[in-house]
Amino acid sequence: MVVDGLDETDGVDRLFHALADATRRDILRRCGRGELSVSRLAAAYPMSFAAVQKHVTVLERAGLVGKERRGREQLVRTDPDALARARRALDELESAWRARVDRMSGLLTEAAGPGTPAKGPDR
Amino acid sequence: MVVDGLDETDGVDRLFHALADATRRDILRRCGRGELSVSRLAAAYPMSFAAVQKHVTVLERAGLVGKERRGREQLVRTDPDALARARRALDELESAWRARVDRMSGLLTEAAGPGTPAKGPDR
DNA sequence: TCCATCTACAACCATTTGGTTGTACGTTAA
DNA sequence: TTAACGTACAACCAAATGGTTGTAGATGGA
Repeated sequence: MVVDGLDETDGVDRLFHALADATRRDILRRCGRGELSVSRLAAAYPMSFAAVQKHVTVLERAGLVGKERRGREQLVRTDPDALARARRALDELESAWRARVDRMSGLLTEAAGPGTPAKGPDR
Repeated sequence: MVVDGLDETDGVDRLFHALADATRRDILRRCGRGELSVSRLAAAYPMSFAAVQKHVTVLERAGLVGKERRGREQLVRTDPDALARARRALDELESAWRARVDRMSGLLTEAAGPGTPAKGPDR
């Protein structure tokens, strides 16, 4: 690992990793308002309470949900900005990718020039 | 696992999982055009050729890149539509989530007839 | 032809994941 | 106070991940 270092890599890792599980995506869908407690959530899935708890923790560390205590229960709410952050990560990816395409097209177009267009490895 | 069944779960899983690694995201950034062979790519990372090969395989099974053989080398190109698919998955997630929020807000609104102006939405 | 290169893939290993059960603790209701 | 509920967390386990090395098959160039 540790290839990037430029963007907030770990955060993006956690974001996409959290999204890469159907149960966790379903939790996100359900928790628009902070109305669902962890145990209420857990009742909806064919797995133990502890397992759902872990999924919520993963979502929480990815910044996709927050928890708010109400009495003895813990209400889960998905962060409205979180998906926007994921979208931004995709945008960044796409724009970097597109820029590279353009740059390469440009290089190919003016390919005649001898002037070492190199020096543009990564980044 | 197997909670959804409604959307094309496995594909989305593979998509986000593929995106949840900095090296793989970097490969995506680089491979806008099909100009980079696997070994060329591998030279850019502090890991073995086989490791990079595996990353490319993960990206390929997620539909994020395609490979095209040219002579003895295999050129990698990111699929322009792939990120769009990821974006759509996010959209689906957000819309489902938002629908749920609206539905709940609706219920709350018509439940709070007389008093209880409370329900003070934080923030 | 022979050799270097590029790729594919198997075998192996350490760590992480996703699940389980069990225990402990705070809070609410009887 | 006591019992039930909701949560937190540790310990454990099987399977998947991310990495390694090694071997073998194609391809291209000398």
